[in-house]
Amino acid sequence: MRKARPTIYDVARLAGVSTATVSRALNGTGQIAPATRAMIDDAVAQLGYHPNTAARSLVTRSTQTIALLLPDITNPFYAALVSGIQERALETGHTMLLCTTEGDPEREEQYLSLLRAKQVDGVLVDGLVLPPDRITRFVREGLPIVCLDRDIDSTLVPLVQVDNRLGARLATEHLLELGHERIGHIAGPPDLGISDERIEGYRDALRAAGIAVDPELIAVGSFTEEGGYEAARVLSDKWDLTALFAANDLSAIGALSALVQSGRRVPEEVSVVGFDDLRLSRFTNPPLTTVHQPAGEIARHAAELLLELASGRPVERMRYFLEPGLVVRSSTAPPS
Amino acid sequence: MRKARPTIYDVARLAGVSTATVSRALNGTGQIAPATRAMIDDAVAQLGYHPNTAARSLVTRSTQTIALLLPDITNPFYAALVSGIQERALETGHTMLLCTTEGDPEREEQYLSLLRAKQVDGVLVDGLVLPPDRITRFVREGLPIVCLDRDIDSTLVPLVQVDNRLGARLATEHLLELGHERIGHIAGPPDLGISDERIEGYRDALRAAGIAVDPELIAVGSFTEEGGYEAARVLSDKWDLTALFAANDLSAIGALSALVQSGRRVPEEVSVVGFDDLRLSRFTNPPLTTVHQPAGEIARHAAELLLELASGRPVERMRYFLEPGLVVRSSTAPPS
DNA sequence: CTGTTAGCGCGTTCAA
DNA sequence: TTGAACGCGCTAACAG
Repeated sequence: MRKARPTIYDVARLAGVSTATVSRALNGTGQIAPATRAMIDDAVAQLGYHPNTAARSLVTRSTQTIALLLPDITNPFYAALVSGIQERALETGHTMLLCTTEGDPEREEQYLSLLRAKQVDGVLVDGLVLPPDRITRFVREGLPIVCLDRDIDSTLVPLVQVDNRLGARLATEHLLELGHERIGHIAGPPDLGISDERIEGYRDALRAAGIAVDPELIAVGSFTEEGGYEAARVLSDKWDLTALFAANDLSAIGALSALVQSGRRVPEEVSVVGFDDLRLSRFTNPPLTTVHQPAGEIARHAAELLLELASGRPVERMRYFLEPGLVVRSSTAPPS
Repeated sequence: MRKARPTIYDVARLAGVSTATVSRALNGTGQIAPATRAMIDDAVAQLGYHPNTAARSLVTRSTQTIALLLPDITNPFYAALVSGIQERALETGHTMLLCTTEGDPEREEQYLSLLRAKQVDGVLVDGLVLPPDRITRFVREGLPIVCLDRDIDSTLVPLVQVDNRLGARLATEHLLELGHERIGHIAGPPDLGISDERIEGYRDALRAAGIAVDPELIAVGSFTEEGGYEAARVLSDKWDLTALFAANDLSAIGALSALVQSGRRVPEEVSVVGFDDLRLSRFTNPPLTTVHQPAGEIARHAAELLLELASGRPVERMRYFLEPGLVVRSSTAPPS
């Protein structure tokens, strides 16, 4: 049987003071006589007392909880974000709810609604496909939200992301500089803004090099290994293609696999570039050339902003654009 | 300005009934006249009312929240667990706190303490290194806990895991059957029970085949790509080694990378087997032979047990041992 | 079927 | 520096 937990009242009685005094002692509010404090500490220890946060939340209106809402935690990039957020959150005693949506807009809204009911202090969203106005509605109702990788309405909801277009351009330029001219692109899911931004960066680079953009060379992936694998299969039928830029590392890994399995050597016959710079990407065969995203920095900035918002402090800057950087490893080489 | 949220009292007034009736209507408790229910629904919709879960938790003593405590979410195996848990949790309106410990026992205990204060309905723990009695203490205090991959005290805390020893034996036997005799092992962190279990399975197989276990052939990894990479470097100095069994897929991937980079061909010169069967492992070069763990099943069982425990229902079975299975792909072959 | 009345455990006035 | 009293928003008896 679980015995009833001691309450602040039990502590007060044992220490011979009022609950108000105990509360103050526990929260460091107001002045407490050293002797009283000692009595209280004793009582707390003796009883094994721990404040009930539900009761506390009811009066303070803060749950010391934030939420992270994203499509899929099995994508290591998202997982990397978690660490940074967690770290920052823990500093202020915040705890983190993780909610995965599988890219389903209804589930996104359902979760947002649930999170509001739970009175979470705020939510970090990434990769949502829900229409902007369905999101800002929650903000207007008082639920602080910070966006990653998608500009909803940055006067209202802060935004943190890398410059995706620039990153994609860097990747493509790298391929161009090596001498490639027929460069395929494995795009992300069509309903995600970052997919478009990365396509645009790819186009920018090609155009700047005076190369016509051939829509045939763009295949739709899904940001997964499987998607990259399939897309690479489709694209590699076009034998004049000598390089591939995948919109994220997971698809690049899938592409690597497809290419090698169909007997094409990387990078000798086909070069591959990814996007994300997962920890994993240093260990592929061959090690993957990719565009680095500072996941830790993104996470910390976002968490910082959210906590700022949640505490009612004014947010000095609503948008953070971090810079991506090309990391050259061994999956790229001049065409043969 | 965030306007004050409507309370159950506002709804009651607008609908012209008492708060008790509103509460009943909202929770489906007791019988409500259709007409009254309609009035209430109207009022709720008109006000945009959402119950305050903190207040509800205070009286029901249930937060509809569970927690998952593990070392590192960037390990895709753990990430895969999350999906299964989430899915099961959402069915009953439960939400999931994610807490990562980085393998630090102090942080583990700190989190457990925080979670208890938060009145979570229960916690799922995996990969903890905290001594058993420090964990059972929380259980005795009324915090339901379910363990994954580590038997703390299975009369008190349910356990769900694959048979690690068997899995490791299967992997090693596969190598043995291919004709390998000098088989290295990349172990997991020394303070984790599953590391030992997998080492034992490896030893079992060798002994059964009449091969002496050479401690020199066991290197300590860390369940990460980096750890696998380093360990493989060390082991591959022993040139008579023709096969490697890594205690998880991430280290196997690191090993693959180290091997190929030092010019050894896989599987022609060295065979590699992993453990976990990550989604990713189908896409390595070469595709990884590994031991399958049913992550989804593990997750669902564990979540089920926890929810059972949390609701006070009796748990019929305290231990679930799931069966691992060998998945042969292309990273293993007979020695040359 | 519905209303009245108590709390759930805590922070926070306002006095003392 | 401390205590009494109130209320946060909701559910759960107990009457009716």
